[in-house]
Amino acid sequence: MKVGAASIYEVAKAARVSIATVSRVANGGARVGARTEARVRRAMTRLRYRPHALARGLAARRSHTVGLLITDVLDPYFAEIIRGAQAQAELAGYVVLLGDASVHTAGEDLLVRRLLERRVDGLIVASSRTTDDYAAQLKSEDIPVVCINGPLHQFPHAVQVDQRAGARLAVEHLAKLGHRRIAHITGPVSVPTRAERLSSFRAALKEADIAYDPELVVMGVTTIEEARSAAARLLALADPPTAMFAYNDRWAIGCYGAIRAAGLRVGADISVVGFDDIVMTEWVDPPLTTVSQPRMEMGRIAIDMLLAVLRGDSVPEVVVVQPQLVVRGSTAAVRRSARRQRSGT
Amino acid sequence: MKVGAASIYEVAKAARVSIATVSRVANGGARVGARTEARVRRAMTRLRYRPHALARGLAARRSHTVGLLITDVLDPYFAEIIRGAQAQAELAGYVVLLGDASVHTAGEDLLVRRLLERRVDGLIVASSRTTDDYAAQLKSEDIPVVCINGPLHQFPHAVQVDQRAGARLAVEHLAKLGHRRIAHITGPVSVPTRAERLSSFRAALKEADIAYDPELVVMGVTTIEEARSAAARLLALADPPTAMFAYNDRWAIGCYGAIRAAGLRVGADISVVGFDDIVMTEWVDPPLTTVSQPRMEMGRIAIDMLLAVLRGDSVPEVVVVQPQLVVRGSTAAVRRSARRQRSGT
DNA sequence: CTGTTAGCGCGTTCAG
DNA sequence: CTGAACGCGCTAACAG
Repeated sequence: MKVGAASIYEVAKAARVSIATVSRVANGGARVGARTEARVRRAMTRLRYRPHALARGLAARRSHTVGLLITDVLDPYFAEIIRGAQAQAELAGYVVLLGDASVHTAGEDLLVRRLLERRVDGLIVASSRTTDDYAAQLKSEDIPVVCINGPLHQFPHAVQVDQRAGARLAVEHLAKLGHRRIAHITGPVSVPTRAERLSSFRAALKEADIAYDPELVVMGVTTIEEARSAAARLLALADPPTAMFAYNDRWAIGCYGAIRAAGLRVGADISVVGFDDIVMTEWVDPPLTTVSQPRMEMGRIAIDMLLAVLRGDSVPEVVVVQPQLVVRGSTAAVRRSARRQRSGT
Repeated sequence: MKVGAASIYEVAKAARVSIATVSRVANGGARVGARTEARVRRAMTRLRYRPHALARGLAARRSHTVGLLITDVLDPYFAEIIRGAQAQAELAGYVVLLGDASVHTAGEDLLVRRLLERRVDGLIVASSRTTDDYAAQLKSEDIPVVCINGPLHQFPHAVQVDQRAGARLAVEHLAKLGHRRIAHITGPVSVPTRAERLSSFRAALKEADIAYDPELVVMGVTTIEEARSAAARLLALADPPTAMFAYNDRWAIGCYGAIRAAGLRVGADISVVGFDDIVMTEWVDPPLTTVSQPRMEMGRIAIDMLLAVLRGDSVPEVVVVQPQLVVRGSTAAVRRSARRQRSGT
């Protein structure tokens, strides 16, 4: 019975046509007579024909596969991007191959190499770190690349969240609540996104007519634990912040611990704003106010751009998507007792 | 220059050997003269030769690809399984193709079909629901399958966490803290894991010499919100539970809201135990006490089993891994005021 | 509209 | 130890 192995030849024989005709109805491009097509289709279903993607890719010089480079599957930030990319790719008959940097102890280039061996037709770089390395490596291969939230000038195409708008959303929200001592907790600024968000933070402060105090900016955080201790340091300041704006939701949640440890309440006493809107922001207590980026949509768009490039269509260099402020329980009006000089705006 | 496209022919020509020889050194199987091998290797690196996985798969009738069926990438439960599987697969030169049921609106079989078209050498079914459908569909294809935490008898091979031990761990822990009114919140028992865990729960109660009260079991929960309202109903009981054991961490966290809404404290007033130990259990407040299953290792083991089957080795039908109780802040000794008749064991 | 044919890049006998 | 030749299943011209 040799189930699951029917080749195009067997279908052709069963339908009394040539393999070319079978190929035609399978791919739906060229015109085929209605009666013949029906015969072929019947044969295909009867034989449970399943086109051999490898053979197809080999012959067509197109694997219908795209690679998606991420930093870490365990980071919930990427899950939505993956989902969006997969969903959109599926619609076009493409498959997404995940390249997770964290599984490759053997160095970054092996990761890309594996994908390239698989002959991916294109690549999406969503990895937040090491994008520079990728950029260098990928530039020498002439393979289409779309970058998500990466360094604009390193890659020919990119989809980006509007960092500037995101920071403004956060700061404006806090300013409206009366906060004027707003801290920013971020990682090593070597990552382009961070530098951009930091400078956006400063710009937003300016727009809100709040003086920038470098003392309130903590850089170099890499883990939740570090975020926590950074927040603790901030709270121990002579003139501590009344609000904290973290680079991402995880670190924002890290701040929760420090705030509680200081005997304060998140929200009521110290406001906290995150960035990303990962799923667990709703589960923590209080639920985190955060700047939401439409990651699923970004994954979709990245695929669309990539496939357009593959098609040879003209594609914009960068697509900017807008973040959105999601107000939950971690922000509140500043307490009177904590309010300093310069009351009101 | 035609970079990134060096074929085996070009390498053969450059090394002045036949493609067969190149193939031999590339695959490392057959013996090749030391001098020739060196020449070939040199040519390979110089030409940046990258074996064409599709061609290789076509010729060898082995794609070196395995499919991993999951329910939802957004569910953090699967992230670790994915990671484990990918890491282990990588070691063997295999690639993991994700099959996410949630991206396929078009029905389950399309998901599997896609994977089969890709000619995956084997399949891992980690999807918690719809395993029955898969089982039926996959049985007719003769493709190796390993199941993770699924119905034992549906698939030839499986890796399972010891459900019995897990439930016992949770109940014993709570019993030791003095709890005797322990609720269980679970989903539709049509999912085999749930039925098993529920019966294990009952068995564990018995071992702890606690009477089983059907009133304290809520079935049919499917979302965090439903878990919350289920917990609310439990708390409104005439003789409410002092502890809750949830089918998974998400629903356990859902209970938090209901407990707070009732003016009670998680841990101090009502103990909560989850299952799985997903990443955010540490971020909630209080951090969740939970039964941890080694999902990354399970992913690894599943791959190992699958590859062993492919190799033709004999493989155990089922590998059972042990869960582990992780005590965090959501459990505490039962309050005196809440303690009922039958004090102590 | 349909069939023929030549590869796609590589694994694998089978000779030598 | 090495090379020649065939075929994996399919797409893409090119004829008809």
